Amino acid sequence: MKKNGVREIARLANVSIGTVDRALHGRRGISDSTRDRILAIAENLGYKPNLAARALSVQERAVRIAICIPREIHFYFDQLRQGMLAEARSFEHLGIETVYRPTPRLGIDELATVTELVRKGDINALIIAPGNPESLSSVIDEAEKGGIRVVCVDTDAPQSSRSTVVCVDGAVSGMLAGELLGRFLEPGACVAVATGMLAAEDHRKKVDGFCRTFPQVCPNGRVVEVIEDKEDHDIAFEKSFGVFTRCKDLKGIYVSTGNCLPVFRALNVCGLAGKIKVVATELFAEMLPYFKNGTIFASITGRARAQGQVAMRLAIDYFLHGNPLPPRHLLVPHIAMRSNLHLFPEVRSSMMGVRNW
Amino acid sequence: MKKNGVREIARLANVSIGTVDRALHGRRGISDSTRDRILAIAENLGYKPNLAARALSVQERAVRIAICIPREIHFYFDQLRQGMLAEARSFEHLGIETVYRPTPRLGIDELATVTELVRKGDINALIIAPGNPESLSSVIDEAEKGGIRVVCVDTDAPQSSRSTVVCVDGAVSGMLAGELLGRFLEPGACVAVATGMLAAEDHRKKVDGFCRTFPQVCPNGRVVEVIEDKEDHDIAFEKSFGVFTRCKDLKGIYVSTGNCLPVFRALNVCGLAGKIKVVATELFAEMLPYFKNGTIFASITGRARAQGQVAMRLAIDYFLHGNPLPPRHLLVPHIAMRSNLHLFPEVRSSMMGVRNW
DNA sequence: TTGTAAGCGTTATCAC
DNA sequence: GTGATAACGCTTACAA
Repeated sequence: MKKNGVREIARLANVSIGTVDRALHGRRGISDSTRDRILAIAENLGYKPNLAARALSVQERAVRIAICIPREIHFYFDQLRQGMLAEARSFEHLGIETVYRPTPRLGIDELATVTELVRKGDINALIIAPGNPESLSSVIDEAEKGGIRVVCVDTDAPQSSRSTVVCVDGAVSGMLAGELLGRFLEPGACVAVATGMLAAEDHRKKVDGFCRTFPQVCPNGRVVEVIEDKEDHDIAFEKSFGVFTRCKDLKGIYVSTGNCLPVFRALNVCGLAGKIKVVATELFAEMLPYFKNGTIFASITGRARAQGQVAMRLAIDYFLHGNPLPPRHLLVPHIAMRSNLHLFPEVRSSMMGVRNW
Repeated sequence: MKKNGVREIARLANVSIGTVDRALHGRRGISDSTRDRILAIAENLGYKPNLAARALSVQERAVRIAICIPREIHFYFDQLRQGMLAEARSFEHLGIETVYRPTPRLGIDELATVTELVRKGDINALIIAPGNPESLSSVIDEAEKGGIRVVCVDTDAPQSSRSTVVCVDGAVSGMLAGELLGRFLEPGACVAVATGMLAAEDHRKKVDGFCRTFPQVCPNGRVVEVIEDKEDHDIAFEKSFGVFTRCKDLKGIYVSTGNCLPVFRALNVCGLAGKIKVVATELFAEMLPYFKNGTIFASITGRARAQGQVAMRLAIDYFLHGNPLPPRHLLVPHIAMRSNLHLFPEVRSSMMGVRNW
């Protein structure tokens, strides 16, 4: 392999490498004629700069990307973190560094943690899953003003000036659930929705999307109850148990909260497993039995790992290649059903060796 | 930012950088004591080698990855290529080079093209969408024996010794279609399947997956016809028209071929649009009207772009980080329905400005 | 306008 | 065993 670098170009053009550099980078202080001549030679030679040498020479400062998401054992954020760190690792050769500053739980201590990260001023980007978007707005604005690109993940902070957000649109999840359940059920069917807390934007959007879509798909279909469990196991069980006993003609339910197990238990207790068709959200090992026994027909997942990966990648491509950050990046939610369950890493390990899938 | 490289370590250890190098790389010709001392200092200093400098020094040859897929305007391979090239571009800093050697059409000239690429011997990896897997087996084996990692994409070449394959399992697509249609229809429903050519493994797997799953999900459900259109528009129309007129109690159809439009036209002609429930495969702009008018209930897509991206990434991570190649990487197929249609790049541009989605 | 030379941090090749 | 010193290909002062 012959070497063709600035030196070779210089030799062929009978100039010095300094002149070649000026020509190649369109710097001033060079006559048009020599520049054109040099560029022609470079082109002709198929010159491609050695980027390792360039990196070494210009000594570009490492890009530091901070991650601030809940530490919660909750599998969701674990996946999110894994996606980010795995992606970052592939680019550490190029000077991508991560700073992992988890909060103890969603929303807890996040303002303090973020503020500290931003004020310290040694990071280039901040990826955050905001638990309380409103309370973070001002510090996010401060960060952006200070040149720190803020990437929201999972949840948006729409009032802030964050650079971008990577998420699954809750409305789409809800609409998909509505469309599926609407197709699964006969016209005129009554359904219910179980949610966490309607105060949370994502939960509200899911419920809204569902309630809007279901009647469109299922003629005369009606959403007769919205159960709000406040993320509490007991409330979830009691309220759903109440609905199942009260509402005798209930045909389906959209369980739009991760706190779904109590609802399924209530179904089992009422002997309605498989009778009332369930579309759920997210996916974790404990849900497997309910897929198996036919309680859950489908579940719409938020693709935490993919979200983390994309968020990190957007930040990296922004700094490394100057790719602009899109206002938002919406992922296509995945629909988990019995047929494709084995493809989801969230549950694959739990399915090992289990027959009859 | 303080500089801590081999030089700094050498200074602190009162040795030369040569000795530091010997210690760091476990080379021979150094006493245990000094090595340990140096390693301790390095550790303490949090020494991280500058990989740009290393690359420059060892002058590692660029990794060349060849891409051999059909050039076909067919949107699918376009997406596949885009995914690969976009991914490769992000790593060109690290010496990833691509060689794009398209074939005129699926299967056409591919043996010659691949053979030439392999014999030329200047590539490290080959990503290929095999049209005739069997005929390629020997040249793939030759490539692998010669140290070229072969990555199949979209379709496997199972008899060969290819390193890995990235694809959507046709069986899963078919099973998902069966599960969906089985849930959409009432017990005892009769359905049909339209496919391209059963000789193609992917098509066969889709049909098999569907036929196996549908009756499991839909009690007493039956697959009454399998239409094989040989990828021909007219055959597709005539055969499906025949089935629709002949089989009066047909309730659903799984159109498992990209050549789906003739089938939809036949449905329209028979006035059965929306009456016979359709699950399709893949997604392109011309299918939009059939989603809109309620002909297509869902379509299961092969995620060409994601496949290309993952295939390229696996190859890159193999060379750059020594990550082992998994025997295969199965992607979760996407299910396109009205609610999430706007998230698919394949059709988004065609939906611009169109109301009522 | 052009040329020269000194780095960037690592690896490799000598000589001691 | 160890220590100098020369690449690697590019950028960038500074000199001409």
